Amino acid sequence: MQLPKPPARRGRPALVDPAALVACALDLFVEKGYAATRLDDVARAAGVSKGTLYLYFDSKHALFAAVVTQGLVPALAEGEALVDGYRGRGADLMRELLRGWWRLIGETRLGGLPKLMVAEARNFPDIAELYHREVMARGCALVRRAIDYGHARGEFRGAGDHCTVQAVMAPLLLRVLMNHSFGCVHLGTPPQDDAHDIASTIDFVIRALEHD
Amino acid sequence: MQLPKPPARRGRPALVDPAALVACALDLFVEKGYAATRLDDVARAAGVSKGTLYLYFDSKHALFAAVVTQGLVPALAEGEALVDGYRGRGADLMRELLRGWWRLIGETRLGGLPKLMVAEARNFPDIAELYHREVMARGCALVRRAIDYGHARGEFRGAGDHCTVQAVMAPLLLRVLMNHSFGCVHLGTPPQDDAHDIASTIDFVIRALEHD
Amino acid sequence: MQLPKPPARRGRPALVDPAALVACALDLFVEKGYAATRLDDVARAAGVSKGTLYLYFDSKHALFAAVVTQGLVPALAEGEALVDGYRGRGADLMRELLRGWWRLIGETRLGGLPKLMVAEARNFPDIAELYHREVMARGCALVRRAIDYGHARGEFRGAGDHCTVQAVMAPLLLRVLMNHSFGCVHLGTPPQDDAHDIASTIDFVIRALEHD
Amino acid sequence: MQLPKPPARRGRPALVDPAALVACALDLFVEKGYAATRLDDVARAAGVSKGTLYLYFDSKHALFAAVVTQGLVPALAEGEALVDGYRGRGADLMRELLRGWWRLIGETRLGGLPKLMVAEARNFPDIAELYHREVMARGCALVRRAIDYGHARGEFRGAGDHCTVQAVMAPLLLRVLMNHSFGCVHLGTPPQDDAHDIASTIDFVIRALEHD
DNA sequence: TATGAATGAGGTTTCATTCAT
DNA sequence: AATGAATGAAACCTCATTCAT
Repeated sequence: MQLPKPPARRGRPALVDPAALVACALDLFVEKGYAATRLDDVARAAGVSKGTLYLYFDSKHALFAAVVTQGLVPALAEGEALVDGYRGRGADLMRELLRGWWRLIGETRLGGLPKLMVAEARNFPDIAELYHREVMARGCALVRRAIDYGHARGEFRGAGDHCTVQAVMAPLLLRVLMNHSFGCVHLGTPPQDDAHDIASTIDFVIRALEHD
Repeated sequence: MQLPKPPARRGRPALVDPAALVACALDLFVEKGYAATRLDDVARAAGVSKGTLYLYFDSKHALFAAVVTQGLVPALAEGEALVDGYRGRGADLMRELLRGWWRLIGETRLGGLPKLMVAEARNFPDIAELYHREVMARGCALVRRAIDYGHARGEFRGAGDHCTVQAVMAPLLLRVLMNHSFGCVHLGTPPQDDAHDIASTIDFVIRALEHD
Repeated sequence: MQLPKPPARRGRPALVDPAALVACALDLFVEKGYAATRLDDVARAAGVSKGTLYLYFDSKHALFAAVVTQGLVPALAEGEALVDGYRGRGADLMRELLRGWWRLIGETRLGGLPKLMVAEARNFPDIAELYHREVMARGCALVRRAIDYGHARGEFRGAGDHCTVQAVMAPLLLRVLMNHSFGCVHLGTPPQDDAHDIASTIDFVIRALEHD
Repeated sequence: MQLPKPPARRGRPALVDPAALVACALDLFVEKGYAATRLDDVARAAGVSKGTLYLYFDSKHALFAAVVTQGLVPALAEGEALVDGYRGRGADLMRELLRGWWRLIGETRLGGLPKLMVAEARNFPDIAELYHREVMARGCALVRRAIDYGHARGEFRGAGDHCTVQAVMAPLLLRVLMNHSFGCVHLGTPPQDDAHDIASTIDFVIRALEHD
């Protein structure tokens, strides 16, 4: 799926960058949810008029679809490249993989997408199906390959089944979900040290994978 | 916070159970999100008229608050009672605790609340603060006590810090989030066996806690 | 037109006084206007339940009609009796008449009725017609008789035509209209001395009637 | 307070005249009162959609405020100019002033405003305060100056005190109040000849002001 | 290309009215 | 006789979408 190109440009180049529209929409959809986000807000955040959005996207729904389809695929491709060529220890591969996920997704604006999809999947089955197929399934396969790699080398105690994959990803995913929901609320707790916590969490799951 | 209970009745006795209104609202808020849920839908689902909702709740926001404040406290109390009186092995306590969580929350309609709060926390900081304080904080404290219990008996390798607590709860929480979002979408995967998966997941996290 | 009697009382006397309901309704209609007055408010002010109002009045409209038809007729009758038997000076009769109007209407809750009718006449032509016929026409006739009386005695310069009647009543009527609208708003002016102003105003119009 | 005027326009030029919206709203508010006027009615009367009203006014209350703040100030300014430059007889000044009031306010749609304010002052204290300050106080001051002018020339018997001002304005004000309330009801009386009655009424009050 | 005025369906909320007790 | 729970039509207001410029 591609970003829409402005409907035929003769002469002057387009003044508006569709990717910037999508980025603004992502931020607002993540912050408020789909229904509570007004296209007015998206337009104002992007510095364009409301009508301009309709030059690039047929409807609010289409804008939402664009938000979901953009963004995560490059990160996945990078992860797949990492696993493809890996030759070292399984624990190191897993650590690289999870760190990379956090760096490319967890701590960027893309980290809002999981929250957005959790919130809206039931309202947009078509988009949910797309996200599941293109993002979640590929991400799970990637983690499974890393587990299998470590298992094949005798480092990890079992091959990658569905539950293990979930248990490996769950702490990081939950962390990013929280960061984009409760994390923005003042909760009376000291602000969390993401960098340290992520490292600890990765250690925890790798230890759980390894032989005793 | 209490369910509104009309104190004296001299006219027609009340035919409507406010708890049923809350239950219907919970289901619809979880399914569609707050903004996309119309009070018409809640009323129809509960078999009452739209105006009747306003006899029991001042506004849609108040209904939301009631949905969040009802429900999880009893389950938490049960968990706290379990840990209070426990005398056996730490692994067994942890297994009981997580199984109980799944039985009382994960597989009931209450399991929708975490999804609802992830989706709406930023739009309703007051309710998020309440949920965090009364539900999340108490739940985390409970898990931490169970970890500390096992650690004190020499079964678990470390005491309960924040990351460990999260890593223990994350797989189950993520599972229930998925069940209430993607789980309802046809995903081209075979339907998951909750009972088996939950058992496997619990085994995984307990193994991660135990000494080698 | 009569106050409705509670639908047949066998044994126990009615506990509710319909005239009290009408009085409460009058106050609220005058204060807020017909549309902005809720029957809930009327019921609460009268210390009865909303349903009880419907035992005595068929509808909000009927309650309004009762409010308008009650009250002014006795005051008019008193004024008519005054003029009927009068034997003294015309100026004194006029002074008595206007003072009596102020005492019985202007400074009692009945003084709200003119404001209410000015506000609602166009929305309730039937009630307006009633008010016009039973109250305004009779009141004007009364003032005209007093003017004619003074004219016949050679005190007043002309007989009572429509414009003169209006000019005589207008200052007092306007005063009571203001008392029930702006008079209740804090206007940055010192509170007015009704007693003194009314006397001055009456003097002014009597002087205007008299020969030079 | 100004009519909202969009400053720059790059898209479709505005087709709607906000002053026309205010005029329609005035007519309907006067006819039915604030609460009984639906914004639907205002929109239909102005030939626009309901949503369009909200492009120009934030709320029904804001529309009401615009109705009150527009309109009477120009007429007042004209009256003030008249008194400022007057050199002739006091009776003639007063006659000009009252005739002008009737021509500019009494017999135009602006004549509805006094009725509207009488009806709604208690429901909208902020707007009532504004009307009192900007319209009533200035109008009273104007009449007082005219009385004082005649008094200084030895024509009128007294200087302008509050009661005299009220007595002068009351007949005309009451007339316009009646025209906008009962005047529209079929009252079984022959239609009144405004022009003749106004002249008679003005003569009456001027005679009352003059020395014997 | 980009704008922003205009629309109207649909949401939350209110309240006159009914009726079983 | 009196109550107050329940109703549903209708009000205010929002916002995705359209379109003339």
